[in-house]
Amino acid sequence: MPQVAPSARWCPTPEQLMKLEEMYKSGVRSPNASQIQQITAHLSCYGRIEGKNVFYWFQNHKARERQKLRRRLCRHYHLLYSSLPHHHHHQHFYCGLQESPVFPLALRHAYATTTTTFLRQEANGRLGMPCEMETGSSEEASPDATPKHISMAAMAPPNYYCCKRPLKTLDLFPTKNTASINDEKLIIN
Amino acid sequence: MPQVAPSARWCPTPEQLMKLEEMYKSGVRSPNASQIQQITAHLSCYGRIEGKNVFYWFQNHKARERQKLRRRLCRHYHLLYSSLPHHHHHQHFYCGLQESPVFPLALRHAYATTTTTFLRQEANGRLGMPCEMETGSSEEASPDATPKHISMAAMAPPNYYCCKRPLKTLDLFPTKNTASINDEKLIIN
DNA sequence: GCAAATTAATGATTTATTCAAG
DNA sequence: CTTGAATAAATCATTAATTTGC
Repeated sequence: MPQVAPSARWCPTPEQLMKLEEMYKSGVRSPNASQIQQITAHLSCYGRIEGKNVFYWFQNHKARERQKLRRRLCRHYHLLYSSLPHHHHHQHFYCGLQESPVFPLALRHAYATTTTTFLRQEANGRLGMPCEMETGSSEEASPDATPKHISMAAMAPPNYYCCKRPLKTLDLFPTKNTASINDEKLIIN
Repeated sequence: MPQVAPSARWCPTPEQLMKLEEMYKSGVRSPNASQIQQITAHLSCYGRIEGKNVFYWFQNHKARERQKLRRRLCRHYHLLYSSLPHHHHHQHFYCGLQESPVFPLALRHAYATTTTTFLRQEANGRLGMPCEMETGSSEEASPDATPKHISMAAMAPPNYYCCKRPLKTLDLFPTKNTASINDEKLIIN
């Protein structure tokens, strides 16, 4: 009973969250494997964290920011629209706004820009999945620390390089989103 | 000149393809990390292959089989429908069939069943991503064998356990798709 | 026959959607 | 209601089939 079951899913500490948001604001969007490793290593100072958490966090955050923007645009448009006279109003509230037969082209463009292509063009080359498969013996270690359904050991906690060493900070925290995400320049070990 | 640039992307050999299709027919759909490792090890006998190739192959194959089925259903339905008298025909050919205002409920169900939920419910628990992140020093080995944009070393070729050892076959080639995909019963090393 | 041009398949990524813990 | 986690759908990009004109 004294044992508080360590929640199955990652709960970012305030510090971790702050750092992540900071990075996001700096332009980091889809960090690649080694960037993720670095970030994970950094953030593991503040509490339990694995690579996959970082990976998912950026993925979700990106998607949800886009979604928020979309909704704002949508609301804005509908306010605008419903305030216009001389138009019969449609029955549905087009939540998939793009489908709305009257969605103005201008906004349509803005929409598209902020959604689909948002990240697509951001980097010159592609960014890879942040997964690296561990080839070796499946370490049975910490059987309940690892979510039972997953074997993304990929994203195993960085026991190896955890804050014992200053860890170079540069490049991971670019000042602007033009930061070269080309990677493989960042060697970790 | 003699050097034929080794194509950037994986081109499955006939044997590999055969084996993969065999597994698929046996019910394998979304193998998890260790299953992928095993499969990869097996198939590497027949030529270059990495875990990510296996992962993608199953993902794509599953999706495209579903798609084929969907199209068949769609065609079937439209044939049926257009053969019916006493209905005015619609202008568009609803390729997104689900939207068709006259798509029969029965078929709609079949459709949904074969698509969305196809795999979702297949296993009791979730299946994880087949990625395991390699924590160690980024092995710069074979710089041109790895596609430049990706760092899914995850899915690096299984140099370690390649056919030198018989490799247990069981469980990976289940006789029917009821095969427990729960994993973690299959230890590789 | 044989390349250049087109088209079809399919490997690889990204985005959207969904599930479910808290 | 928010958000971590996972899956499926859509899309991009390259390779293989194939068609075509010579």
